[in-house]
Amino acid sequence: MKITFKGDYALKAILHLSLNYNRKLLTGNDLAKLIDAPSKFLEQILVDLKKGGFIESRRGNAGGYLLSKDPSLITLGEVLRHIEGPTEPISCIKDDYTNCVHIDSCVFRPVWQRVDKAASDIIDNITFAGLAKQAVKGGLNP
Amino acid sequence: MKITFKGDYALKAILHLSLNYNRKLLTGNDLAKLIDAPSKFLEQILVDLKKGGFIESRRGNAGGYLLSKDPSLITLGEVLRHIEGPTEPISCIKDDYTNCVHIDSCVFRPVWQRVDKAASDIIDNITFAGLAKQAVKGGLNP
DNA sequence: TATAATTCCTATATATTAAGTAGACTATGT
DNA sequence: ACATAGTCTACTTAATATATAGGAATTATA
Repeated sequence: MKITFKGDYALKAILHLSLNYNRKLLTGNDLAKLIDAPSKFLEQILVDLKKGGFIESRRGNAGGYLLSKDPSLITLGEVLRHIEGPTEPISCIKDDYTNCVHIDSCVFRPVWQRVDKAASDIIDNITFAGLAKQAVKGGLNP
Repeated sequence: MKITFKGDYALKAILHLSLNYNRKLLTGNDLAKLIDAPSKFLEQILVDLKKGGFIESRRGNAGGYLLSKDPSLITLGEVLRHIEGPTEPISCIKDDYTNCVHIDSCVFRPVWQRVDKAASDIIDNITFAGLAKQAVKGGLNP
């Protein structure tokens, strides 16, 4: 698993929208400042998050972004996979992979599968409700 | 953690050299055929593995490569880190990272640290002696 | 209804990395 | 000497990451 700036920004954006769930909208600029990201870059990521069904937007004056569902229903893994693609360390661990002749006897494949499962077990069991709670406890205001 | 072709080739090369430890040398071409890699690309990787102290070489006629230590003393993690660099999912989890203002209150950082530890716990506890044994059991001849 | 504040859309730029290719040079056993 | 290796340096090509730029469409509100 590799987290790029794009993924990092996406997760932080969702976190801040979680902190403001049912409170108020945040504009692209609001979010860009909060998470210290270039606003035009973040804009593209927000479009992507919208396509993924994680957020909604209101256009025009007084517009902005909001979560489209309760933070307790969004996991870190879901968001990360939507933005970054598959989290597996190498693509040969997929069931339908056919590009390797030695796949049946490969001793590495089971290792990568273990690594992938270990990571998934972590990120798929963390919700943004939990993260937001932690963030508040850590002193981050909505 | 992300494994590129380079890393994949490197691990497979070390595995085959493990299978032939104390038996015979393998040439670059031998290895390239065994692991289905472009030989000139593999060549560069072998130089890198040599610099890392994992393998030795004999030049000239009847030359080739061999492991420089017992396969039980080489872990998957060591080789992977030498070839691919750090395995952490994002660089901010390092102790000396200073590029992020919010690092102290960041709720994601501990997550990435958990993910990194989970992966390390796996790859740092697998030796090439173990892998070679498995490979033989799986039908792969030295 | 004009205006300012927003999101939405498309195109372009730049740097880095991945994954090789090519060719000449050096060493060595027979 | 010669065939068989490894060594070294440079170049190439494609993809990805990380943005920038500019304008079009939408909307609340004065």
